[in-house]
Amino acid sequence: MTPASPRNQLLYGTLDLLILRTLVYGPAHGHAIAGHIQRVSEDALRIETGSLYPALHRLEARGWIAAKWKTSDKGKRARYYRLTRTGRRQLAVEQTRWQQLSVAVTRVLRPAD
Amino acid sequence: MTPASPRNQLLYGTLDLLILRTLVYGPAHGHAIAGHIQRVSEDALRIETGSLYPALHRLEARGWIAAKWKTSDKGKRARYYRLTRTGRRQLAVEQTRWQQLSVAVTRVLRPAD
DNA sequence: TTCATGGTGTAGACAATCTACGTCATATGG
DNA sequence: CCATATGACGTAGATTGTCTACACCATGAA
Repeated sequence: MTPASPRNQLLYGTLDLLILRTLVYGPAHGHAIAGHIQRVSEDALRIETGSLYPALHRLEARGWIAAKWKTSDKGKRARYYRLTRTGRRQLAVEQTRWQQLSVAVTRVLRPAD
Repeated sequence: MTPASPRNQLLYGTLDLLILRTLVYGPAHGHAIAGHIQRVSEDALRIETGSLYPALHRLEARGWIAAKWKTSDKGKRARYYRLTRTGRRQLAVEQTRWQQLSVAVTRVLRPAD
């Protein structure tokens, strides 16, 4: 019941960028990526699993990240993602796009003198 | 054919905010609102009619803007929108939300030292 | 045994945007 | 008189991304 009622969709359009940016620090698995983004943003950005994994699969399908199963020490299986070369290019593209959007919106919001 | 293929959806989530902000200057009709946003953003933000009018209806349905048909001088009929009191409150809410998102994303993007 | 935690995942609902149309009226040029 | 451009409003349908709400499996602790 009460199926969706989304009140938390601030992320729209920025999630791919955030994930790509996080992977610059090196390969990481999904949970760790989400945790990193949440910590660095000081809890402002929280990625739900229903957004996280589809996003990772999407990015992988587009060739921007690549995955490998790894079993660390105590049989803990996790899927580690790394940034590909084209992923790095895509990161630059999305960073620019974000910058442009940010500047443009700020211009519109600027109070009239 | 070739129905959607959306490559231009930078606006996602910000359109309501932009419209509300524009109406602070006084009532305006749809076309003029879109034109204002495009000019002030220096052509970075272009609102398609298929986004504009649904957004206006949406905002009106929520009571954030109110509309009135006006026929100016030479039989030019246009629908003028004005910001309501609750719309002004909503503008503040969305401005804050944008600010928070902007800060949070910037934190994540900040290059590692 | 039960429970918490860490990790991956899917199904389905929902909202917002886009492209591609269409309408109507006025003005302009031939 | 007719065609065409322009200004203005609008809808239909597709696509996409995010969300909530689940499920699964393994480990470790009570």
